[in-house]
Amino acid sequence: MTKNDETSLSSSASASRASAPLRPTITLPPRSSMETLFPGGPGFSPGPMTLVSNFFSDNDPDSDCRSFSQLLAGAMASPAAFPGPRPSFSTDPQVSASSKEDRTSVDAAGDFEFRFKQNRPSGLVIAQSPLFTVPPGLSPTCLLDSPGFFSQGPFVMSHQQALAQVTAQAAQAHSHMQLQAKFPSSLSVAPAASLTQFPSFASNTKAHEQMPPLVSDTRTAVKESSGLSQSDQRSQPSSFTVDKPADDGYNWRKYGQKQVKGSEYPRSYYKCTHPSCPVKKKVERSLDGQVTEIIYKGQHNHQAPLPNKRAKDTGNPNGNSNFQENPELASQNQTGNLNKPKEGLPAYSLSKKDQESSQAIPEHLPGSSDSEEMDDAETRGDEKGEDEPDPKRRNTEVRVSDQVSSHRTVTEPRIIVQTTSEVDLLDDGYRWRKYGQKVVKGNPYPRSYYKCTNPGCNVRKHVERAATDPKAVITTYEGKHNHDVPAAKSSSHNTANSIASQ
DNA sequence: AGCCTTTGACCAGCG
DNA sequence: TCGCTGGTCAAAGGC
Repeated sequence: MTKNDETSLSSSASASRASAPLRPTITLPPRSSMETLFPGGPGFSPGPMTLVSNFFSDNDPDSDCRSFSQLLAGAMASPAAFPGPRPSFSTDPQVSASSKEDRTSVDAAGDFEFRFKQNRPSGLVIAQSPLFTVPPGLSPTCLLDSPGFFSQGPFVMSHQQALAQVTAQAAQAHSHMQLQAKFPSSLSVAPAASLTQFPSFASNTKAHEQMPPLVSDTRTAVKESSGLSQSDQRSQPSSFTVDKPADDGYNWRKYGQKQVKGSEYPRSYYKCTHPSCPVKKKVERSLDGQVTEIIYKGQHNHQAPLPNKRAKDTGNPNGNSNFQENPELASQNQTGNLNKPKEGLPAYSLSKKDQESSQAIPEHLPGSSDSEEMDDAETRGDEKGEDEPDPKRRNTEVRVSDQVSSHRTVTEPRIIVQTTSEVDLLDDGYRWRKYGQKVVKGNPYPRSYYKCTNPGCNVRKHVERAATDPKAVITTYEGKHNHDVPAAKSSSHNTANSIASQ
């Protein structure tokens, strides 16, 4: 990663953190791309609220560029999209995103506490990275029960949080992309330790946003940065904070810690303990132990340790739950399981970082519903410039900063975007139903939206294909499964295929 | 005994 | 070339 980029992020984040430890704040770099979000114009530094409001603004002129979250929110809110009780998404798979696009945010009761709207930068489309998995993660087990959290990843975050984070980062990324070309990576949400381990993310989540760095890192090859978002629930005991970084399904060894400039919190460096695995991650925690940011670098060239083992390692009594509930895990697991180290990297250019992170290239998603998505160009947008891959970047690195909407009282860890090349994102052990898809500007491929088919389960998954490489997919999970992985989880391929077929 | 964390020192990149 | 900064190393200690 480029120091500069990160620095800027950190600075922003730290600034926000400092100013409002308890409330998430988003500081945006004065990037041109971001300007669109802020009427203030160039140089305008939106406050957290402003940022949030802008992200979630109903005034979004560009409906086409809505983020997954937006869409989701819209979809969820929209009766049309989801006839019937929200939790059950029986929806019409073909409900076009476009129909929802214009929908303003949703004030969802339940999972969606706030209104959610945003102008989502298409930046999220980390087109360049082969595969972006955005695990929603962050969720402590305790939070699992909470409708607002996603059970999949290591982190638990609420939909909104996740969305906000993703969106924010996307926005940031977007801007960076413009500046730098694209940011690559996917976001895998890395679960913050605190998140995953603790039931509650307590506290002060600061939603800082780091926007930019996502893309610009020049040094690291691939970074999976995951922003951890902190969970919303401040009310929950801060005791959750754990020393370990989020449980993402892999075992990590801390090899360093440093106080980085621009951040008031120390940054910890972890390496995957698996032999020869190049994956590293950087974790920043607030003073109270909450993870404020997680950045993954590289891709695992091995499968995630068995849940039991991990549980042991992590101290989590319930390894399985971790596995299932942690978004990060989900994403990483997917990556890990699916990713086989491949020789080839995606054709699209990635930044160095990206490259590193994408060492292991997953194979093409079996379940990728390319055809469907490809065919559906209904909302295909034009923001080419924004999403265009940066020729310089080979690796994708995406960070989802913790953006917490000002509404939230909880802190969100950042979601880290995990760059994976060919991971079968669709195969995460759960069954999904496609309920919509949309084309975003800058990306010829539509985004597809999936809902967990389990009755009462609100978890959604957004799969976005990189503009530069159909094989590159960014998967964003929202919500937490309130059930176990279907027994017949059989092969990912099957699942994927079924999804695709849908 | 093995693994992990801590922490100061070292190294490399950048301005 | 120098200083700053981030990232990594490796010894020491703890669990």
